[in-house]
Amino acid sequence: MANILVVEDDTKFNQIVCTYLNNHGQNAQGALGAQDAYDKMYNQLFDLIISDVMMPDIDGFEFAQTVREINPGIPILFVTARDDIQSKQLGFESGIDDYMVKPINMVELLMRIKALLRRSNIADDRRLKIGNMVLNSDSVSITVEDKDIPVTVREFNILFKLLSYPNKTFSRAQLLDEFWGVDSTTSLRAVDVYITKIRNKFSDFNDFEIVTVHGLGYKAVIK
Amino acid sequence: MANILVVEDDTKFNQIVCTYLNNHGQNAQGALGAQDAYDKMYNQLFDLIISDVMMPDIDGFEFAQTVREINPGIPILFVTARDDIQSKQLGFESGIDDYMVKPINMVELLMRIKALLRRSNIADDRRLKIGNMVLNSDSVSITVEDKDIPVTVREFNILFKLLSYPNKTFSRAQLLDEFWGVDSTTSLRAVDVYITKIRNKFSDFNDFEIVTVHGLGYKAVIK
DNA sequence: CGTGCTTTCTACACATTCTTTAGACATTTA
DNA sequence: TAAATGTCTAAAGAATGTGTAGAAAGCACG
Repeated sequence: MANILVVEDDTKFNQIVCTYLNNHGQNAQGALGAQDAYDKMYNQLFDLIISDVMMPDIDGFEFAQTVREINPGIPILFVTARDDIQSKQLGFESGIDDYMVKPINMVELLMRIKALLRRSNIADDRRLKIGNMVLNSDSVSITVEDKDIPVTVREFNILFKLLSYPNKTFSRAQLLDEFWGVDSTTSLRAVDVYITKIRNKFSDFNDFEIVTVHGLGYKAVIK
Repeated sequence: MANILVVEDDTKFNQIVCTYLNNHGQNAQGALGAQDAYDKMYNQLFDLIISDVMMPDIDGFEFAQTVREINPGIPILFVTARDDIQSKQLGFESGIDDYMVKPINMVELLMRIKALLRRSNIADDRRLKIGNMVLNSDSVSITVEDKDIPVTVREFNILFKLLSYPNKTFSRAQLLDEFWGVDSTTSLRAVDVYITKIRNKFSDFNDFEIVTVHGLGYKAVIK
Protein backbone atom coordinates (compact mmCIF):
# COMPACT_ATOMS: atom_id res chain seq x y z
CA MET A 1 0.00 0.00 0.00
CA ALA A 2 1.47 3.29 -1.08
CA ASN A 3 0.50 6.76 0.03
CA ILE A 4 -0.60 8.60 -3.07
CA LEU A 5 -1.54 12.25 -3.40
CA VAL A 6 -3.95 13.12 -6.21
CA VAL A 7 -3.71 16.80 -7.12
CA GLU A 8 -6.62 17.78 -9.32
CA ASP A 9 -9.09 20.66 -9.08
CA ASP A 10 -11.96 18.80 -10.72
CA THR A 11 -13.61 17.49 -7.55
CA LYS A 12 -15.48 14.73 -9.27
CA PHE A 13 -12.52 13.38 -11.20
CA ASN A 14 -10.36 13.64 -8.11
CA GLN A 15 -12.81 11.56 -6.15
CA ILE A 16 -13.15 8.94 -8.86
CA VAL A 17 -9.40 8.45 -8.99
CA CYS A 18 -9.00 8.33 -5.21
CA THR A 19 -11.83 5.87 -4.77
CA TYR A 20 -10.54 3.63 -7.50
CA LEU A 21 -7.04 3.60 -6.06
CA ASN A 22 -8.28 3.02 -2.51
CA ASN A 23 -10.35 0.12 -3.77
CA HIS A 24 -7.24 -1.33 -5.31
CA GLY A 25 -4.94 -1.51 -2.38
CA GLN A 26 -3.57 2.01 -2.40
CA ASN A 27 -3.97 4.79 0.11
CA ALA A 28 -4.94 7.80 -1.97
CA GLN A 29 -5.77 11.29 -0.80
CA GLY A 30 -7.03 14.19 -2.84
CA ALA A 31 -5.77 17.75 -2.95
CA LEU A 32 -7.72 20.36 -4.90
CA GLY A 33 -4.77 22.54 -5.82
CA ALA A 34 -1.07 23.04 -5.38
CA GLN A 35 -1.38 24.94 -2.11
CA ASP A 36 -3.58 22.24 -0.67
CA ALA A 37 -1.02 19.68 -1.83
CA TYR A 38 1.87 21.48 -0.14
CA ASP A 39 -0.09 21.56 3.12
CA LYS A 40 -0.80 17.84 2.95
CA MET A 41 2.79 17.03 2.03
CA TYR A 42 3.97 18.99 5.00
CA ASN A 43 1.99 16.78 7.36
CA GLN A 44 2.44 13.43 5.71
CA LEU A 45 4.91 11.49 3.68
CA PHE A 46 3.70 10.49 0.23
CA ASP A 47 5.14 7.82 -2.01
CA LEU A 48 3.81 9.14 -5.30
CA ILE A 49 2.05 12.18 -6.71
CA ILE A 50 -0.52 12.27 -9.48
CA SER A 51 -1.05 15.80 -10.70
CA ASP A 52 -3.18 17.67 -13.15
CA VAL A 53 -1.37 20.17 -15.35
CA MET A 54 -3.98 22.92 -15.48
CA MET A 55 -4.77 24.05 -11.98
CA PRO A 56 -6.37 27.28 -10.79
CA ASP A 57 -3.67 28.45 -8.39
CA ILE A 58 -0.34 27.16 -9.67
CA ASP A 59 0.64 25.67 -12.98
CA GLY A 60 1.43 21.95 -12.86
CA PHE A 61 4.95 22.34 -14.24
CA GLU A 62 5.86 24.81 -11.55
CA PHE A 63 4.23 22.57 -8.99
CA ALA A 64 6.32 19.60 -10.12
CA GLN A 65 9.51 21.58 -9.83
CA THR A 66 8.70 22.76 -6.33
CA VAL A 67 7.75 19.26 -5.23
CA ARG A 68 11.06 17.99 -6.56
CA GLU A 69 12.92 20.58 -4.54
CA ILE A 70 11.20 19.38 -1.39
CA ASN A 71 11.40 15.70 -2.21
CA PRO A 72 13.69 14.84 -5.15
CA GLY A 73 12.93 11.14 -5.03
CA ILE A 74 9.16 11.12 -5.26
CA PRO A 75 7.68 9.86 -8.55
CA ILE A 76 5.33 12.31 -10.25
CA LEU A 77 2.76 11.33 -12.84
CA PHE A 78 0.97 13.99 -14.88
CA VAL A 79 -2.60 13.54 -15.99
CA THR A 80 -3.78 16.12 -18.41
CA ALA A 81 -6.08 17.04 -21.25
CA ARG A 82 -3.29 18.36 -23.44
CA ASP A 83 -1.85 15.85 -25.84
CA ASP A 84 0.72 18.04 -27.55
CA ILE A 85 4.40 17.22 -27.55
CA GLN A 86 5.37 20.62 -26.15
CA SER A 87 3.39 19.96 -22.97
CA LYS A 88 4.89 16.53 -22.61
CA GLN A 89 8.35 17.90 -23.13
CA LEU A 90 7.79 20.65 -20.58
CA GLY A 91 6.48 18.05 -18.16
CA PHE A 92 9.41 15.72 -18.52
CA GLU A 93 11.78 18.66 -18.17
CA SER A 94 10.05 19.65 -14.94
CA GLY A 95 11.18 16.31 -13.61
CA ILE A 96 8.05 14.21 -13.95
CA ASP A 97 8.27 10.48 -14.46
CA ASP A 98 5.22 9.67 -16.50
CA TYR A 99 2.50 11.33 -18.49
CA MET A 100 -1.06 10.28 -19.26
CA VAL A 101 -3.61 12.00 -21.43
CA LYS A 102 -7.30 12.30 -20.52
CA PRO A 103 -9.53 10.44 -20.78
CA ILE A 104 -7.44 8.01 -18.80
CA ASN A 105 -8.05 4.35 -18.28
CA MET A 106 -8.03 3.49 -14.57
CA VAL A 107 -6.46 0.10 -15.05
CA GLU A 108 -3.62 1.62 -16.99
CA LEU A 109 -3.23 4.33 -14.35
CA LEU A 110 -2.86 1.70 -11.65
CA MET A 111 -0.35 -0.23 -13.72
CA ARG A 112 1.74 2.85 -14.34
CA ILE A 113 1.63 3.68 -10.63
CA LYS A 114 2.86 0.23 -9.77
CA ALA A 115 5.67 0.45 -12.29
CA LEU A 116 6.76 3.81 -10.87
CA LEU A 117 6.61 2.57 -7.29
CA ARG A 118 8.59 -0.51 -8.17
CA ARG A 119 11.21 1.60 -9.84
CA SER A 120 11.40 4.15 -7.08
CA ASN A 121 11.98 1.40 -4.55
CA ILE A 122 14.96 0.28 -6.57
CA ALA A 123 16.30 3.78 -6.58
CA ASP A 124 15.28 4.02 -2.94
CA ASP A 125 16.09 7.65 -2.54
CA ARG A 126 13.87 9.32 -0.07
CA ARG A 127 14.23 12.44 1.89
CA LEU A 128 12.45 13.81 4.86
CA LYS A 129 12.52 17.42 5.89
CA ILE A 130 11.66 18.62 9.37
CA GLY A 131 12.34 22.30 9.85
CA ASN A 132 15.90 22.79 8.73
CA MET A 133 16.81 19.16 9.30
CA VAL A 134 17.06 16.85 6.31
CA LEU A 135 17.13 13.07 6.57
CA ASN A 136 18.47 11.39 3.45
CA SER A 137 17.88 7.68 3.03
CA ASP A 138 20.26 7.52 0.13
CA SER A 139 23.28 8.40 2.14
CA VAL A 140 21.90 7.45 5.54
CA SER A 141 22.77 10.93 6.67
CA ILE A 142 21.15 13.71 8.57
CA THR A 143 22.00 17.35 8.12
CA VAL A 144 20.90 20.30 10.16
CA GLU A 145 21.54 23.60 8.42
CA ASP A 146 24.00 21.84 6.08
CA LYS A 147 25.91 20.47 9.03
CA ASP A 148 26.16 16.70 9.07
CA ILE A 149 25.01 14.91 12.21
CA PRO A 150 26.65 11.48 12.14
CA VAL A 151 24.28 8.64 12.88
CA THR A 152 24.55 4.88 12.59
CA VAL A 153 22.22 2.88 10.39
CA ARG A 154 20.11 1.73 13.33
CA GLU A 155 19.78 5.22 14.70
CA PHE A 156 18.84 6.51 11.29
CA ASN A 157 16.24 3.84 10.65
CA ILE A 158 14.49 4.33 13.94
CA LEU A 159 14.45 8.10 13.68
CA PHE A 160 13.35 8.02 10.05
CA LYS A 161 10.51 5.69 10.90
CA LEU A 162 9.29 7.72 13.83
CA LEU A 163 9.47 10.98 11.92
CA SER A 164 7.73 9.47 8.89
CA TYR A 165 4.67 8.92 11.02
CA PRO A 166 4.56 11.80 13.49
CA ASN A 167 2.46 11.20 16.61
CA LYS A 168 2.12 7.54 15.82
CA THR A 169 3.34 5.35 18.66
CA PHE A 170 5.64 2.46 17.80
CA SER A 171 6.22 -0.33 20.29
CA ARG A 172 9.73 -1.58 20.88
CA ALA A 173 8.63 -4.91 19.42
CA GLN A 174 7.44 -3.23 16.22
CA LEU A 175 10.73 -1.46 15.73
CA LEU A 176 12.66 -4.60 16.56
CA ASP A 177 10.61 -6.61 14.08
CA GLU A 178 11.19 -4.09 11.37
CA PHE A 179 14.87 -3.36 11.74
CA TRP A 180 16.28 -6.39 13.51
CA GLY A 181 14.00 -8.94 11.84
CA VAL A 182 11.07 -10.82 13.32
CA ASP A 183 13.24 -13.70 14.45
CA SER A 184 15.72 -11.51 16.26
CA THR A 185 16.61 -12.49 19.82
CA THR A 186 17.81 -9.04 20.76
CA SER A 187 16.39 -7.62 23.95
CA LEU A 188 13.69 -4.99 23.71
CA ARG A 189 15.91 -2.83 25.89
CA ALA A 190 18.26 -2.33 22.96
CA VAL A 191 15.67 0.00 21.48
CA ASP A 192 15.86 2.20 24.57
CA VAL A 193 19.57 2.59 24.08
CA TYR A 194 19.05 3.90 20.57
CA ILE A 195 16.33 6.25 21.69
CA THR A 196 18.74 7.64 24.25
CA LYS A 197 21.42 8.06 21.63
CA ILE A 198 19.08 9.80 19.22
CA ARG A 199 17.80 12.09 21.97
CA ASN A 200 21.34 13.06 22.89
CA LYS A 201 22.43 13.71 19.34
CA PHE A 202 19.44 15.92 18.63
CA SER A 203 19.03 17.56 22.02
CA ASP A 204 19.82 20.96 20.52
CA PHE A 205 17.27 20.53 17.80
CA ASN A 206 13.87 21.77 18.87
CA ASP A 207 11.65 21.04 15.91
CA PHE A 208 10.85 17.53 17.04
CA GLU A 209 10.97 15.41 20.14
CA ILE A 210 10.82 11.70 20.82
CA VAL A 211 8.21 11.15 23.47
CA THR A 212 7.89 8.07 25.63
CA VAL A 213 4.41 6.59 25.69
CA HIS A 214 4.50 4.77 28.97
CA GLY A 215 3.77 1.10 28.64
CA LEU A 216 3.52 1.29 24.86
CA GLY A 217 6.62 2.64 23.19
CA TYR A 218 7.80 5.83 21.54
CA LYS A 219 6.49 8.44 19.18
CA ALA A 220 7.89 11.50 17.44
CA VAL A 221 6.18 14.81 18.00
CA ILE A 222 6.87 17.56 15.51
CA LYS A 223 6.51 21.08 16.87
CA MET B 1 24.94 8.67 -23.07
CA ALA B 2 23.23 5.45 -22.12
CA ASN B 3 23.61 2.02 -23.71
CA ILE B 4 20.24 1.10 -25.13
CA LEU B 5 19.19 -2.17 -26.70
CA VAL B 6 16.37 -1.98 -29.23
CA VAL B 7 14.70 -5.37 -29.65
CA GLU B 8 12.45 -5.34 -32.69
CA ASP B 9 12.16 -7.74 -35.61
CA ASP B 10 11.07 -5.09 -38.10
CA THR B 11 14.50 -4.23 -39.51
CA LYS B 12 13.47 -0.88 -40.85
CA PHE B 13 11.74 0.31 -37.71
CA ASN B 14 14.63 -0.98 -35.62
CA GLN B 15 17.07 1.02 -37.65
CA ILE B 16 14.99 4.18 -37.55
CA VAL B 17 14.82 4.04 -33.76
CA CYS B 18 18.52 3.28 -33.35
CA THR B 19 19.56 6.03 -35.71
CA TYR B 20 17.32 8.56 -34.02
CA LEU B 21 18.63 7.67 -30.59
CA ASN B 22 22.25 7.67 -31.72
CA ASN B 23 21.73 11.09 -33.26
CA HIS B 24 20.42 12.31 -29.94
CA GLY B 25 23.25 11.45 -27.64
CA GLN B 26 22.44 7.83 -26.88
CA ASN B 27 24.29 4.67 -27.76
CA ALA B 28 21.65 2.40 -29.26
CA GLN B 29 22.11 -1.07 -30.69
CA GLY B 30 19.57 -3.22 -32.45
CA ALA B 31 18.63 -6.85 -31.82
CA LEU B 32 16.26 -8.59 -34.20
CA GLY B 33 14.77 -10.98 -31.68
CA ALA B 34 14.93 -12.21 -28.12
CA GLN B 35 17.72 -14.69 -28.76
CA ASP B 36 19.80 -12.04 -30.45
CA ALA B 37 19.11 -9.77 -27.48
CA TYR B 38 20.25 -12.37 -24.94
CA ASP B 39 23.49 -12.80 -26.89
CA LYS B 40 24.15 -9.08 -26.93
CA MET B 41 23.29 -8.72 -23.25
CA TYR B 42 25.70 -11.47 -22.45
CA ASN B 43 28.52 -9.51 -24.00
CA GLN B 44 27.59 -6.02 -22.93
CA LEU B 45 25.88 -4.17 -20.14
CA PHE B 46 22.87 -2.18 -21.23
CA ASP B 47 21.21 0.63 -19.33
CA LEU B 48 17.78 0.32 -20.88
CA ILE B 49 15.84 -1.99 -23.16
CA ILE B 50 13.23 -1.05 -25.71
CA SER B 51 11.32 -4.07 -26.85
CA ASP B 52 8.63 -4.99 -29.29
CA VAL B 53 5.86 -7.25 -27.96
CA MET B 54 5.30 -9.41 -31.01
CA MET B 55 8.50 -11.12 -31.95
CA PRO B 56 9.03 -14.20 -34.07
CA ASP B 57 11.00 -16.34 -31.63
CA ILE B 58 9.89 -15.39 -28.12
CA ASP B 59 6.94 -13.40 -26.93
CA GLY B 60 7.82 -9.97 -25.49
CA PHE B 61 6.25 -10.66 -22.10
CA GLU B 62 8.32 -13.76 -21.60
CA PHE B 63 11.36 -11.87 -22.80
CA ALA B 64 10.77 -9.13 -20.22
CA GLN B 65 10.47 -11.64 -17.41
CA THR B 66 13.68 -13.38 -18.38
CA VAL B 67 15.54 -10.11 -18.68
CA ARG B 68 14.34 -9.12 -15.23
CA GLU B 69 15.62 -12.34 -13.78
CA ILE B 70 19.04 -11.63 -15.22
CA ASN B 71 19.06 -7.92 -14.46
CA PRO B 72 16.34 -6.81 -12.05
CA GLY B 73 17.30 -3.16 -12.21
CA ILE B 74 17.22 -2.50 -15.93
CA PRO B 75 14.36 -0.33 -17.20
CA ILE B 76 12.27 -1.89 -19.95
CA LEU B 77 10.04 0.04 -22.34
CA PHE B 78 7.59 -1.78 -24.55
CA VAL B 79 6.74 -0.48 -27.99
CA THR B 80 3.89 -2.25 -29.65
CA ALA B 81 1.01 -2.11 -32.09
CA ARG B 82 -1.51 -3.43 -29.58
CA ASP B 83 -3.41 -0.77 -27.69
CA ASP B 84 -5.59 -3.03 -25.61
CA ILE B 85 -5.53 -2.95 -21.84
CA GLN B 86 -4.91 -6.67 -21.50
CA SER B 87 -1.61 -6.34 -23.32
CA LYS B 88 -0.61 -3.37 -21.23
CA GLN B 89 -1.52 -5.19 -18.05
CA LEU B 90 0.42 -8.26 -19.05
CA GLY B 91 3.35 -6.04 -19.90
CA PHE B 92 3.39 -4.22 -16.59
CA GLU B 93 3.03 -7.51 -14.76
CA SER B 94 6.05 -8.84 -16.63
CA GLY B 95 8.01 -6.10 -14.96
CA ILE B 96 8.19 -3.45 -17.64
CA ASP B 97 8.41 0.21 -16.76
CA ASP B 98 6.73 1.98 -19.62
CA TYR B 99 4.57 1.27 -22.59
CA MET B 100 4.16 3.08 -25.90
CA VAL B 101 1.78 2.33 -28.73
CA LYS B 102 2.75 2.51 -32.40
CA PRO B 103 2.96 4.77 -34.24
CA ILE B 104 5.31 6.32 -31.74
CA ASN B 105 6.59 9.84 -31.66
CA MET B 106 10.37 9.87 -31.51
CA VAL B 107 10.55 12.97 -29.35
CA GLU B 108 8.26 11.38 -26.82
CA LEU B 109 10.25 8.16 -26.94
CA LEU B 110 13.42 10.03 -26.12
CA MET B 111 11.72 11.88 -23.27
CA ARG B 112 10.41 8.70 -21.77
CA ILE B 113 13.85 7.13 -22.07
CA LYS B 114 15.38 10.05 -20.22
CA ALA B 115 12.75 9.88 -17.50
CA LEU B 116 13.42 6.17 -17.03
CA LEU B 117 17.17 6.66 -16.97
CA ARG B 118 16.88 9.46 -14.48
CA ARG B 119 14.73 7.34 -12.24
CA SER B 120 17.01 4.36 -12.40
CA ASN B 121 19.96 6.59 -11.61
CA ILE B 122 21.84 5.99 -14.80
CA ALA B 123 24.15 8.82 -15.66
CA ASP B 124 23.55 10.27 -19.07
CA ASP B 125 26.80 12.09 -19.30
CA ARG B 126 30.29 11.24 -20.46
CA ARG B 127 32.14 13.98 -18.71
CA LEU B 128 32.17 15.05 -15.13
CA LYS B 129 33.75 18.11 -13.61
CA ILE B 130 34.47 18.49 -9.92
CA GLY B 131 36.32 21.66 -9.06
CA ASN B 132 39.34 21.68 -11.36
CA MET B 133 39.22 17.92 -11.88
CA VAL B 134 37.77 16.53 -15.11
CA LEU B 135 36.76 12.91 -15.59
CA ASN B 136 36.33 11.79 -19.17
CA SER B 137 34.53 8.52 -19.79
CA ASP B 138 35.48 8.33 -23.44
CA SER B 139 39.20 8.36 -22.76
CA VAL B 140 38.98 6.88 -19.24
CA SER B 141 41.18 9.66 -17.99
CA ILE B 142 41.24 12.08 -15.14
CA THR B 143 42.98 15.43 -15.21
CA VAL B 144 43.53 17.89 -12.41
CA GLU B 145 44.53 21.32 -13.63
CA ASP B 146 45.48 19.79 -17.01
CA LYS B 147 47.74 17.29 -15.28
CA ASP B 148 46.85 13.68 -15.96
CA ILE B 149 46.27 11.41 -12.96
CA PRO B 150 46.75 7.84 -14.18
CA VAL B 151 43.94 5.53 -13.16
CA THR B 152 42.97 2.03 -14.17
CA VAL B 153 39.59 1.26 -15.70
CA ARG B 154 38.22 -0.16 -12.47
CA GLU B 155 39.38 2.80 -10.47
CA PHE B 156 37.88 5.14 -13.00
CA ASN B 157 34.52 3.39 -13.13
CA ILE B 158 34.08 3.33 -9.40
CA LEU B 159 35.11 6.92 -8.94
CA PHE B 160 32.97 8.10 -11.86
CA LYS B 161 29.96 6.32 -10.48
CA LEU B 162 30.37 7.67 -6.98
CA LEU B 163 30.96 11.20 -8.19
CA SER B 164 27.99 11.02 -10.57
CA TYR B 165 25.75 10.63 -7.57
CA PRO B 166 27.28 12.65 -4.78
CA ASN B 167 26.15 11.66 -1.30
CA LYS B 168 24.44 8.55 -2.59
CA THR B 169 25.72 5.45 -0.89
CA PHE B 170 26.63 2.50 -3.08
CA SER B 171 27.02 -0.93 -1.58
CA ARG B 172 29.97 -3.05 -2.57
CA ALA B 173 27.51 -5.48 -4.16
CA GLN B 174 26.00 -2.73 -6.29
CA LEU B 175 29.38 -1.68 -7.60
CA LEU B 176 30.39 -5.27 -8.16
CA ASP B 177 27.17 -5.97 -10.05
CA GLU B 178 27.71 -2.99 -12.25
CA PHE B 179 31.38 -3.24 -13.10
CA TRP B 180 32.19 -6.89 -12.62
CA GLY B 181 28.82 -8.23 -13.80
CA VAL B 182 26.03 -9.75 -11.76
CA ASP B 183 27.43 -13.24 -12.14
CA SER B 184 30.87 -12.28 -10.93
CA THR B 185 32.38 -14.39 -8.17
CA THR B 186 34.83 -11.72 -7.13
CA SER B 187 34.95 -11.02 -3.43
CA LEU B 188 33.22 -7.91 -2.15
CA ARG B 189 36.52 -7.02 -0.49
CA ALA B 190 38.01 -6.27 -3.90
CA VAL B 191 35.99 -3.07 -3.87
CA ASP B 192 37.80 -1.96 -0.71
CA VAL B 193 41.11 -2.31 -2.44
CA TYR B 194 40.03 0.08 -5.17
CA ILE B 195 38.64 2.53 -2.68
CA THR B 196 42.02 2.55 -0.94
CA LYS B 197 43.78 3.12 -4.24
CA ILE B 198 41.48 5.93 -5.24
CA ARG B 199 41.84 7.56 -1.84
CA ASN B 200 45.60 7.41 -2.10
CA LYS B 201 45.73 8.79 -5.61
CA PHE B 202 43.48 11.70 -4.76
CA SER B 203 44.60 12.38 -1.22
CA ASP B 204 45.95 15.78 -2.28
CA PHE B 205 42.72 16.71 -3.96
CA ASN B 206 40.38 18.35 -1.50
CA ASP B 207 37.24 18.98 -3.52
CA PHE B 208 35.80 15.56 -2.85
CA GLU B 209 36.18 12.70 -0.46
CA ILE B 210 35.11 9.08 -0.46
CA VAL B 211 33.36 8.41 2.80
CA THR B 212 32.74 4.99 4.28
CA VAL B 213 29.15 4.41 5.34
CA HIS B 214 29.62 1.74 7.93
CA GLY B 215 27.65 -1.38 7.17
CA LEU B 216 26.42 -0.07 3.83
CA GLY B 217 29.16 0.95 1.46
CA TYR B 218 30.75 4.11 0.18
CA LYS B 219 29.68 7.51 -0.99
CA ALA B 220 31.37 10.52 -2.50
CA VAL B 221 31.05 13.81 -0.73
CA ILE B 222 31.78 16.91 -2.73
CA LYS B 223 32.94 19.88 -0.69
C1' DC C 1 55.21 -17.16 -28.51
C1' DG C 2 57.77 -15.22 -24.80
C1' DT C 3 59.08 -11.31 -22.06
C1' DG C 4 58.17 -7.78 -19.05
C1' DC C 5 54.99 -4.60 -17.42
C1' DT C 6 50.38 -3.48 -15.60
C1' DT C 7 46.27 -4.60 -13.48
C1' DT C 8 43.38 -7.42 -10.72
C1' DC C 9 42.26 -9.96 -6.83
C1' DT C 10 42.80 -12.62 -2.47
C1' DA C 11 44.29 -13.27 2.06
C1' DC C 12 45.28 -11.74 6.35
C1' DA C 13 46.64 -9.01 10.35
C1' DC C 14 45.28 -5.04 12.40
C1' DA C 15 42.15 -0.98 13.31
C1' DT C 16 37.89 1.03 13.92
C1' DT C 17 33.10 1.33 14.66
C1' DC C 18 28.78 -0.42 16.12
C1' DT C 19 25.80 -3.29 18.93
C1' DT C 20 24.20 -5.27 22.90
C1' DT C 21 23.88 -6.48 27.63
C1' DA C 22 23.75 -5.67 32.39
C1' DG C 23 22.69 -3.10 36.03
C1' DA C 24 22.17 1.05 38.94
C1' DC C 25 19.13 4.62 39.18
C1' DA C 26 14.88 7.44 37.83
C1' DT C 27 10.17 7.98 36.81
C1' DT C 28 5.40 6.75 36.30
C1' DT C 29 1.24 4.35 37.50
C1' DA C 30 -2.32 2.63 40.31
C1' DT D 1 4.34 3.48 48.41
C1' DA D 2 5.10 -0.71 45.75
C1' DA D 3 5.40 -2.42 41.36
C1' DA D 4 6.19 -1.65 36.81
C1' DT D 5 8.41 0.60 33.44
C1' DG D 6 11.93 3.68 31.50
C1' DT D 7 16.79 5.93 31.37
C1' DC D 8 21.45 5.88 30.73
C1' DT D 9 26.34 4.42 30.98
C1' DA D 10 30.17 1.59 30.45
C1' DA D 11 32.38 -2.12 28.73
C1' DA D 12 32.79 -6.49 26.25
C1' DG D 13 32.24 -8.51 22.10
C1' DA D 14 30.63 -8.63 17.37
C1' DA D 15 30.86 -6.81 13.02
C1' DT D 16 32.89 -4.26 9.61
C1' DG D 17 36.66 -1.67 7.35
C1' DT D 18 41.81 -0.76 6.11
C1' DG D 19 45.94 -1.47 3.97
C1' DT D 20 49.70 -4.35 2.46
C1' DA D 21 51.95 -7.86 0.02
C1' DG D 22 52.15 -11.07 -3.29
C1' DA D 23 50.17 -14.45 -6.59
C1' DA D 24 47.62 -14.69 -10.77
C1' DA D 25 45.86 -12.98 -14.84
C1' DG D 26 45.90 -9.88 -18.68
C1' DC D 27 48.14 -7.13 -22.11
C1' DA D 28 51.56 -4.91 -25.32
C1' DC D 29 55.23 -5.46 -28.00
C1' DG D 30 59.04 -7.40 -30.19
